[in-house]
Amino acid sequence: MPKGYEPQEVEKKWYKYWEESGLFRAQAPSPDKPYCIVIPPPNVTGSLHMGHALNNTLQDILCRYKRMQGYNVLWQPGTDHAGIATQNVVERDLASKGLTRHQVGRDKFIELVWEWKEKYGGVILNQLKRLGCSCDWSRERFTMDEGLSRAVREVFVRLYEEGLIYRGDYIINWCPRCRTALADLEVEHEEMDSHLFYIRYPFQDREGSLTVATTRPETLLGDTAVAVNPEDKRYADLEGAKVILPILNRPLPVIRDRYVDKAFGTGALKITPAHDINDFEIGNTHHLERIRVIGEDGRMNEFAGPYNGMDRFECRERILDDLKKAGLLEKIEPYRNAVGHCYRCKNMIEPLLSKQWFVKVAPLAEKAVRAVKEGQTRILPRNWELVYDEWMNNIKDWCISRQIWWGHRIPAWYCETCGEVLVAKEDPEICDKCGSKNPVQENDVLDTWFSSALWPFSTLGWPDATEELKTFYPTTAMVTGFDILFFWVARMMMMGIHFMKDVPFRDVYIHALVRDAQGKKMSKSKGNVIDPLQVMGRFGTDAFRFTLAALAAQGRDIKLAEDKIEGYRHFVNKIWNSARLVLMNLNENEKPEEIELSLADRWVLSRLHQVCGEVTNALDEYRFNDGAGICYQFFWHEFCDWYLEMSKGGLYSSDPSIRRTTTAVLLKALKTVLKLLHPFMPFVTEEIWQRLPETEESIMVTQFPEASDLPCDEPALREMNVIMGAVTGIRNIRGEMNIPPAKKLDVLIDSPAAADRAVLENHLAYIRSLAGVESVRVDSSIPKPEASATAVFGPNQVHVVLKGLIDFEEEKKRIKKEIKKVEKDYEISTNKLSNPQFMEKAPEEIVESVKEKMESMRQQLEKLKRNLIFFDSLH
RNA sequence: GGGCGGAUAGCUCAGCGGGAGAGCAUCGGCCUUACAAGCCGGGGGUCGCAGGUUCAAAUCCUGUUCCGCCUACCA
Repeated sequence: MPKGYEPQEVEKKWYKYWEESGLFRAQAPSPDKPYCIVIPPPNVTGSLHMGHALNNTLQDILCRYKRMQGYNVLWQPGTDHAGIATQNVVERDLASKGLTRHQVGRDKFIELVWEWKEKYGGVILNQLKRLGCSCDWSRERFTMDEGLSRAVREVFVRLYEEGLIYRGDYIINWCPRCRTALADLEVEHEEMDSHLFYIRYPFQDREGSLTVATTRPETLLGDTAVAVNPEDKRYADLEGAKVILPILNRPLPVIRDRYVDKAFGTGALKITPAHDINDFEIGNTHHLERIRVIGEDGRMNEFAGPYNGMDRFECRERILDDLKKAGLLEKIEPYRNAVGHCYRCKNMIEPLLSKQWFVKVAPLAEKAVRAVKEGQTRILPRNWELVYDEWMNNIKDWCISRQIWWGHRIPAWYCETCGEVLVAKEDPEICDKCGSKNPVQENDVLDTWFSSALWPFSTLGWPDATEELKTFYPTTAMVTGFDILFFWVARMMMMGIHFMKDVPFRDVYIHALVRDAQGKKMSKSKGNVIDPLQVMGRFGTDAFRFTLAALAAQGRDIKLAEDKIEGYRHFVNKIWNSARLVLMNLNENEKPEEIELSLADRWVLSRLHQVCGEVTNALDEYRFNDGAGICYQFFWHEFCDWYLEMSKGGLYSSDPSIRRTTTAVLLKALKTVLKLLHPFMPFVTEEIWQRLPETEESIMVTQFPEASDLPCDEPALREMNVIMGAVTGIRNIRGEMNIPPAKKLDVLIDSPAAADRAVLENHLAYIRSLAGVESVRVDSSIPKPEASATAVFGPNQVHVVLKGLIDFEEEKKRIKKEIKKVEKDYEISTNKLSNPQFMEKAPEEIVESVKEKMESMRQQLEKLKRNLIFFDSLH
């Protein structure tokens, strides 16, 4: 067995073995309890980043844990077709050959995207395998698969028939770069320094002008009114008045609408119904004309008069110039406002009047809110339920049509003869209404999130009534980041409830974001990304996974730095070496006969009993950091530091039956702790497992340890406490007196209670080996030797004989320090007990525990002080 | 504008009503035959600030400051 753990080969070997042995496969139907997680499908264009790594590590921990508990686990994998992103990639590819998608044509372009997908679409899935993900790859799905496309059509048609999908003219968010409409969610608002321009609109039939304030002067070309608040006394005489639109010299009515804020700007608002959502609504109530002056390419159009063909930003500058020349620009104020940008390409969004398809979400959202309120789905940590509620209750209709080619083409046809709109699951040959043979399909495709919203049931075979649906829906848990709570989780809730009549998952676990060491978001442009693949290459996958789990505290982002991963690599290596110790001492094949367990054996099994319970609780509650922390603490500082060290006596014993007993318990304990660690660290645990005797199967399919399988030996825990107290006390003295470990010590243990004395006397070997002691005597009331240092543990004290080694002043200092420490605590307890209100109001057990604590501190202080007096009397 | 989260040891963070914790870093002693990627020991904090509730507050409440995030149609 190599001295250090070498992850690379091991990882490849076992992953291949697990996959080929079908250990990731789920059964449908199955008599076992189901456990199902559908993966948040990564984009086909994606490659593994830290967010994926964390997200999938957590899912894999849950799946491996549940699988070991005997559940029929389905971790459903797949990828998302990622409409705009994928189209962009292939378009860039074309551009490098000097081509545009329009030149190759729609059908050919889609063919090219498919080719690209076949070639590169599996990259991220292979990277997930590298992470150790135990997905059932035989069930891999893609949102553009035949089956999932059928689900999309079914949903679209049914929602349309139910009146929940409609088509209409509204203000939508238009990205002039991507040349498509976007949903409100896909717009990122960013605070920017801009200006508030005060522009004079001269009155038509009187002197003077009305000044309006705007941040977007170029839209004035599309103004069809100016609005004031009906209660604004300044403008009370403007009833029926008209103003002249600058530059285009169009007369505009002055209208009154309560929407206008009297206090903002001049209290007069220019109304551009075709380019602003509020103006659009005001325009509706006042039946105003809608004039679109900016085209889909972001340039001014023919309604923009002299600015026709000009870019929207250039147009702004020119209009300001022209207004200034005409004396119509009153003033400019600096102003900060939030401006929408495309989440894909970061270009400025143009609110535009356009005919699009929408989902009427309010009725769907209502049920989705209720499902969470009633606890059919829990969102964890709970505070995200508030966020979810807030968003769902203020939800607006969802614009689902996109003017791109890659995606699910909307199943709507327009009859070229009579104009009828046909929405159908099967492509219609003839028009239902007029019978003509030329229905033409809608060009637009659906928002990618439309198909993602169906993912929890479409991947399981819906709309067919499959065994998978019966077995695994509703799924158990959804693990995801909060950044797609609205985009995805909320929409899955709505669709799941509507079409499956039940929520898509019982738990939604929202995890943190992975940031860099300074807490900044990782991004390519900042150059602060840590590449998970590189990390895995350098430190091993297990160290990486364990780091993520250990840092994944609920409600706080993860600040990741390489030195942390390095730290956990040391842990992996520690595990490796503990296994080496055990394996190097396994030269006897015989089974142990009648086993008499040592204290160390009894203790470690009892501690394992407790630890199993704690880890189980932690994982059941998605407290990954606690689970990892408990394993780390126990394995390193109890299993290795104490148990392995104590076992050495038995391992090197000349009595073969003691050796056999020791190795048997060592093996049992090691196997148990490996199983506990396996969900976190699948590779190293499997590698060690397979090297241990009597492990034919993979550790993956063994039973996760249960507390009830292990003894809880309270006396062992208590007795061990006494031994640890003695050893720690002696080590303390050694450390503080700077006595080298090679120097063997003589100690006298003064132990008043017979029970403790018996424990100590029966386990002198432990004290000898762990504390480096030569001779040791245990008795009641042993007088303190002249040259000695003393440590107090519980009611006992240990005198370390230090002939010629002791520095009396040093020892006095040490004792004084100790006295001070205890006295501080003692005082706090005294104060409590002398407080009548505490005695009266505090619960009985608290009062008791304070009394007990005080009594033990009193004994401790007494001894410490006696020791101090002893040294003083020497002079 | 509304909402959420954070502020605890030099750093990164647990703890969230009854004795201030971990990892890393630091200091001292050790190549003790699984591991120097290690072992043993030490030092280090009026738990952001100000009030309040309570017998008892890092923990609950109110206010406040500074960070971070989400959300929103005041042009």
